[in-house]
Amino acid sequence: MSTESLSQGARARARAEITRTIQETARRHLAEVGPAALSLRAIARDVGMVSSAVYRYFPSRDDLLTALIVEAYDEVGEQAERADRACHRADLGGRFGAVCRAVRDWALTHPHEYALLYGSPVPGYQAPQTTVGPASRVPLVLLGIAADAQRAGPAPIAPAVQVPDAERAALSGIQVLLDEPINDSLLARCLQSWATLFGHVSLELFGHMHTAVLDYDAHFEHVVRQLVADLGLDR
Amino acid sequence: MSTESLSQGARARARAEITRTIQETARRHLAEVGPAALSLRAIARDVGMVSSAVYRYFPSRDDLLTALIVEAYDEVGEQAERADRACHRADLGGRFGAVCRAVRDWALTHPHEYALLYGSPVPGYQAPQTTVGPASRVPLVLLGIAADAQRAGPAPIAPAVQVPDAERAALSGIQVLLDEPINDSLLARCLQSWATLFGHVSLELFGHMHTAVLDYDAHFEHVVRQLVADLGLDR
DNA sequence: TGTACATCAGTGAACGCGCGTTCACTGATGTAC
DNA sequence: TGTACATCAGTGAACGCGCGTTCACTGATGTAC
Repeated sequence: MSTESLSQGARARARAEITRTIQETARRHLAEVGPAALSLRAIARDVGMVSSAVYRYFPSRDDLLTALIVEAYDEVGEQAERADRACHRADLGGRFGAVCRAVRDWALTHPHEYALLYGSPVPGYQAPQTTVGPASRVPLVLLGIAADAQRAGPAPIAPAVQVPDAERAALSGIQVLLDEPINDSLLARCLQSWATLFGHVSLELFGHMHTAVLDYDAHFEHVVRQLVADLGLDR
Repeated sequence: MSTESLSQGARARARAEITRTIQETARRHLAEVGPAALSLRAIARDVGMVSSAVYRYFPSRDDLLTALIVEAYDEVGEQAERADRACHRADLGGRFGAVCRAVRDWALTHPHEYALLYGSPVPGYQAPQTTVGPASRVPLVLLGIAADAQRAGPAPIAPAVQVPDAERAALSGIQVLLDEPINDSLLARCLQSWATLFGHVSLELFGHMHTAVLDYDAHFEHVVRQLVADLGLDR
C-alpha cells in the first residue's frame, strides 16, 4: 500500500483517479475536436458516466477547461525548460534555439492545444488567476537566457535601437518579476523574439504560410538563427 | 436612375441589396459575438427573415463565412495599402511603421474579425481559393516596401545571418510571385518581421501580455522601430 | 467488533435552449407572345 | 397593350441533432460510538 492510499483512504483515492480519468478523456477530446467543439456530455459519455455525474468532479465546463489549459501550459513550459536544461549553460544561442524548437514542436504535435492557449479566446471563458503561473513558464525560460547573457558580460550585440523612456516604463512590469534587472535594450529584444516565435508558429499552424513558404522547417531554423544573432547570443 | 438599376432590373437590384443587408448584419454579429457564436438563424432573425430564406442568398453558412473573411481581409489589406500610400515613397522606415500601425489599429478596433482571420481556424470550415488573394494583400504591402528598399540600393543593413540553401529554396515560392526577385537575406528578414508583427498583435489581443507589458502602445512602437532598423529601412 | 447514521458517487429525467438544413407551398414579380 | 406562363423570394413546419445544468433520488461506502 502506497503512502498515498494510506493517507487518503479508498474513497479519496477513487475520487482522484476518476478526476484524472475525466481530465485525460477531456484532453483526448480536445486534441481530436478542438476547444470549440469540446463537450462535457461527450466526455461523460466516453468516460462511461451520465453527464450530470461529471459535476461531482468539476463544478462546471469552465473549470474543466481551466484544468486543460493549465495542463497544456505546463506541458509546453516543461518542454521548453527541459530543452533549455539539456544545453550547456554557456551555449546561449544553442539554448535559445532549443527552446524555440521545443515550443514549435509541441505546437505541431498538439495543434488544438496550441490553439486553445494561443489562438482565439474561447467565447465566454474567463481565465482565472490559476493559469498565470503556468502561462509564464515559456516566457520565463526566454528571460532566463537573456539574464544569463547579461551576466556573461557585454556582447557584440546587434545594433539595437535606443530604448525610449516610454518603452522603459512599459517594461518595468517585467523587471520587477526578475531576480535581477535586465538591461532594457536586451529585454525589449527578448520580448520581440517572443512575439516572433509565437507569430511564426501561429502563422504556420493556422495556414497563413501555405504556398508562400515551401519548407517550414528550413524557414523556422533560419528565423531562429537570425533571432539568436539579433539578441547577441551567438558568441 | 443609375446605370446599375438600368442594367439589372428591379429584381436583381433587390437581390443585391438584400444580399448586402444580410452580409452587413452578419458582419455586425461577427463583431459582437465572434466567429464561434455566429449563427445563421440569429442573423436571419435580425434581418427580419425566416432562417430558411437566407439560403436564397447564401447556399450555406460556410459561404456566408467566406464572404465575411474576404471582406475582413480586404479591409485590413486596404488599410495597410492606404497607410503605405500616405507616406513619401522614399521614406521606407516611415512606410513600414505606418503599415504595422495600420494592421494593429485595425485589429484593436476589430478584435473578433482579427480572430476570425488570424486566430484559431473555425472548426469544420475550409477556406476556398477565393480568400487567397485578399489574404495576401498585407504581406504584399510589406514585400513592396522591401522591394523598394532593394531598388534604392544597398543599405547599411543590420548584420544579417547568411541565408543557407535550404532557406533560399524555402523562399523561392515567394520569389516567383514578385515582379523582380528580392535578395534572400532581405526577404527572410521581411517574412520574419511579418511574424513579429502578427505575433505581437495576437499576443496582445489574446491577453498574453497582460500585467507583463504595461503600455502596449509604447512597446509596439519600440518593436516597430527595432524592426525598421533590423530591416535596414532607417536611412 | 457491530450497529446507526452521515457522506457522497452516480442515475435518470427534465428544463430550456439553440443550431443548420430541407421541403412543399404561396404569392408576387418579371418575360414572351 | 394584355394575357399566360415561368421564375423566384420568402414562409412555416419539420428533421435530427446537440448542448450545459439542475434536481430528487438510490444505494454503496465510510465514520463514530
